[in-house]
Amino acid sequence: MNARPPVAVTVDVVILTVHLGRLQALLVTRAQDPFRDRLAIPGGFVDADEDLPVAAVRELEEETGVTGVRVEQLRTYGAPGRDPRPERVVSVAHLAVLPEPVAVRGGDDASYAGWYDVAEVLTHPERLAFDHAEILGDAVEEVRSRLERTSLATSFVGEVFSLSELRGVYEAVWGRPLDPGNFQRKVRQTEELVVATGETRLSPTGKGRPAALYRAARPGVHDLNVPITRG
Amino acid sequence: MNARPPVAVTVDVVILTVHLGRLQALLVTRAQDPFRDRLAIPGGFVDADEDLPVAAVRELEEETGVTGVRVEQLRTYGAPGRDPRPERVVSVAHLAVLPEPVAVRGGDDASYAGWYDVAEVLTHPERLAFDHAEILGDAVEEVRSRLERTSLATSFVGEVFSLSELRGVYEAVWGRPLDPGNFQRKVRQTEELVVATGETRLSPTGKGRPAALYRAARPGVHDLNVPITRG
DNA sequence: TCAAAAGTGTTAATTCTACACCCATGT
DNA sequence: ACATGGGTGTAGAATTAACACTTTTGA
Repeated sequence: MNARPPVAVTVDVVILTVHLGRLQALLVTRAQDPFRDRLAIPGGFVDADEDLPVAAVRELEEETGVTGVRVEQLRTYGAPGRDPRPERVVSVAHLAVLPEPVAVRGGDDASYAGWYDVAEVLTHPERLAFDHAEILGDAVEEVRSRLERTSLATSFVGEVFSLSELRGVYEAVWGRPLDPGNFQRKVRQTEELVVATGETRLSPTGKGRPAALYRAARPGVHDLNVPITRG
Repeated sequence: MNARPPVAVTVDVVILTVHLGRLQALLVTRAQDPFRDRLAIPGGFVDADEDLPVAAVRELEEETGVTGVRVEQLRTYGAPGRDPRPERVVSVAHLAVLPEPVAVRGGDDASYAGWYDVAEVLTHPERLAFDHAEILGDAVEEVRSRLERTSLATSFVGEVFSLSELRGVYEAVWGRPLDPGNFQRKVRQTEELVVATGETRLSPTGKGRPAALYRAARPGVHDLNVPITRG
């Protein structure tokens, strides 16, 4: 066997939300070299004896103050040279989803933290540090796929939500409009996805018929890979 | 930030095949503590400056002599204490798929390497070392899911294959019989999955009408996540 | 000619899609 | 009343699922 090379393990957290019909990501502007002034996905080193999702949640809290969100592993990036510094860095990318953009502040490594339109950032991949354009692109692809297989969509909305809000998530992530009527039926026929609260709420514009409100059928579940039955 | 704790990064390779209608995994029997005499998923440390999939392919070759197979990342296991030894071990699990069980030999850490029925092993998880029962279970779940979304099934069969062979893969992984006629149409209607060679071959039993032979539509592709269009 | 496996045809059930239409609210 | 967004009905298209049936081979 070979000698174990020194390796640093980090967690990167792709934090997504949908705002004004667009998929947004929380990115930091790096305050130091390498890649000073470039955008980066928040992340940091895993502590000793700290589990990976715990580290991801801690980083998320440190960056945004947000607690109680679902964090799920995406994939791991370990190509040699992906970090130009001498030490090799293997990064376990995670996904966190928020119902709305939260106020953010810069951290130690970051001069500024803010929300960016994902589609726009991905058309300028050179603005991202390291291999973070690849990670962000992969994350978006995964989210697109998980929307149709899991209950992930419900973590993009608040605790109670209307089906139009939920539809807006799918439309933003998939980038195409969905038929409101068909969406309504589909979601309600899907077991283990939403439960009606019995309440209604007027739309934010104040116009139109009030919408029935729902909750996620599995509120406490932190595992995004809850399969939703289909047929 | 915190001091980087020393962490070892390994790759584990879940090697699967279908034999006699059953999903099989290549496992080694550990020759040393911890978990001496228990079954384990082959794996080893990542070399310095070695990319993760390269390490997985190398480990696969060292264990089995097999080259040229598709290797795809599954997920990463990093819970503290998953390896009882003092050094923390983060394992990036990969998947490799072979068309048939190959002759195997033990390696440095293994007194014996052999093929095991996956369903049977998973009913006795205590026979597996570390968290390898979890890894193997997750891997099987992933394979089940990827069979319907990607062209993964074609890596379970040889370079040329009949559609019954391919159907046998689905039946073994999903654990239920599929209608031969419907399967035939479905596969051929799916773009980018198989192409006819024009040849035929008699079934192994020598009975029945010879089957038309096919090749995978994307032979050189090492990325399992080739989406197969549906509709 | 028979058994076996490959492959085709056919039909009913189900699911998807488009879109017409009704409902409940504020102005 | 009317504009607006929520929600239901419905009919045709597309897909799935079940299974009868034909084809091609070796014995």
